[in-house]
Amino acid sequence: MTTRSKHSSGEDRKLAKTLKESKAPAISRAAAVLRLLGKSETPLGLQAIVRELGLVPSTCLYVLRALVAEEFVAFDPDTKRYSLEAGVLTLARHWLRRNQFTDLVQPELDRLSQAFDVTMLGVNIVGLDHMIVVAVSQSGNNFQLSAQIGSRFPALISATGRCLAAFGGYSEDELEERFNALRWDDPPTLEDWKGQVEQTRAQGFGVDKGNYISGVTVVAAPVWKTRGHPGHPGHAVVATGIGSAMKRNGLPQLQKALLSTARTLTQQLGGESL
Amino acid sequence: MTTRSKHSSGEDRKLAKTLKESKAPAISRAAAVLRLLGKSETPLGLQAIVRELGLVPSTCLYVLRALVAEEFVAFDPDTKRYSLEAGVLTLARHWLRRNQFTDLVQPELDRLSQAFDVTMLGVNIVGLDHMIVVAVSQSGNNFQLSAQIGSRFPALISATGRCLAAFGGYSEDELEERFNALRWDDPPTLEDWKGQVEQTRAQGFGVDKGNYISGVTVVAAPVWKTRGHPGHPGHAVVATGIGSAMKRNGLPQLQKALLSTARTLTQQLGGESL
DNA sequence: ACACCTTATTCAATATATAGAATACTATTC
DNA sequence: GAATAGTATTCTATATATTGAATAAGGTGT
Repeated sequence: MTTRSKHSSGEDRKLAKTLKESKAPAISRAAAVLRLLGKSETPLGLQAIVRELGLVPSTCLYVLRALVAEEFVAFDPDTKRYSLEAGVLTLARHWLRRNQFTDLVQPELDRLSQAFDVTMLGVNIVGLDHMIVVAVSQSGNNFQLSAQIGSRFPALISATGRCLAAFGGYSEDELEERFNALRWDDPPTLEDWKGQVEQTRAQGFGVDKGNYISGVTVVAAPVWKTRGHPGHPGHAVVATGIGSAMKRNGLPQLQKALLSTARTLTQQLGGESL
Repeated sequence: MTTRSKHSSGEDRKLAKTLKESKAPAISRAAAVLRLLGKSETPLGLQAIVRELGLVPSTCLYVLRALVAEEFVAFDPDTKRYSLEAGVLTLARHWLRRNQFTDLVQPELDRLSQAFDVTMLGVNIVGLDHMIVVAVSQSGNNFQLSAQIGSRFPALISATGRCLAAFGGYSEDELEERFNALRWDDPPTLEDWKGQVEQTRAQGFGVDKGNYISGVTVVAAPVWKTRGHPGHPGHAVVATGIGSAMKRNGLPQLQKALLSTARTLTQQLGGESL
């Protein structure tokens, strides 16, 4: 690469790094294109994609053609614009069919969101990178806290992040590096955060009081997929709501209920796999 | 490729062809792997994937590692098995957000499934290859006809296929070749089918009386996304139900309602894009 | 505990996917 | 309507992704 891109958008920095390491760079490019098309409000032309991701036009064109052939991307020959195609639904359907966690959490989320008037989430923890919301239940009374199935968050953020830091078995250094990359509404200091992680380890669940989103309290409890709890927790059950309202409705009770639900789920998942 | 695979499963034939043509074969491989993992009831090891798809182990390993890095595939280090990861949900969510057809059809599907006691589908027609179910409404009274969001079908099958054949503007030869590859419960002859396609063109909707699935009648009407109807229809509204029951409940009325709904949707979609 | 078989992973040679320039096409401005 | 600017696409040399063999790791049965 001779000429440095004008505005290396952070995203394309990460992409560039992945490309060098990988033995299948076309796949990283394809993933980047798919995510970009997902984010975009409108269909995009080749040039727009190239600019945003810092790719070579010809290469990008081949990637797009392959994705069109695989029915993951739709191409409008008139406007020469690309967008996501319905093919991505097929993969999601298959994932949902095979996933026992979603089936098991859903009724629990419904129960808890009703009982405590909060928004409940079930999330998959993919690794140190991201967690993904896989199930949602809204209480209906409170106004809609925007969190949809499929949403991705940085793994160490908010209450769930404290759980992962506490139980993931990662090194201090690694956690610190990742912590520094996080974006919060009201960031805790590293010291504060480490204390909260320690507390999470002690009490078995994590709490975020307005750090991630001002005024919003988040409580999360980890769920493992194997009985002996090796490695990091694979899932979490999460409750979110307006801080003041949650205090009124009994935060301690909610925390207890959440913890008990998470433990039950861990048992159910673990039993399945033995 | 020196040694011919023992059981070239038809799927891997198609894959092999795509690989030769494409300038980004890694993407075709990745797509094949994702679809295989989707179909599979259990997580798969490298060897199993290699065998099924006719790939080279080392290459396949690199593909899998890239897909794991992109969070589309989950890897269990203990069992060394691969499965779909929740990341695929994220793409599906984005597709659903941006898609106006799904939003527009859903209430119509609900209305019609109630009124006629049938299972209603909204489908995307990707091209001559596949159509994909993107919205469903069950009447609840009849037993569940299995059709889920994300399901893929060959584009020319059943009633929707007759619509595509009638209005897609494809050549006789191309249609005939594709027709011969279709699998029906009770296949029509090519002559019969051509007649039915002709009729579909005349009346504006297609009907399948037990050809695709014995005893099940399917009615489909095409929906275009542009006002002037160039190219092939992008979507269809589909009604399915037990043949005898549909006759009892008034097939002509259903056909009329379906056609009118499809026309309204075409107008709404067309108006949007002008 | 050993040998055997299966499966995963690394490694080095080469076929080829990729980058960059050249070309064709489309839209816009004067 | 010609000229211009922007975009998509083709073309070709070369860096590298892919291959097939070699190695390592894991599991199974005796």
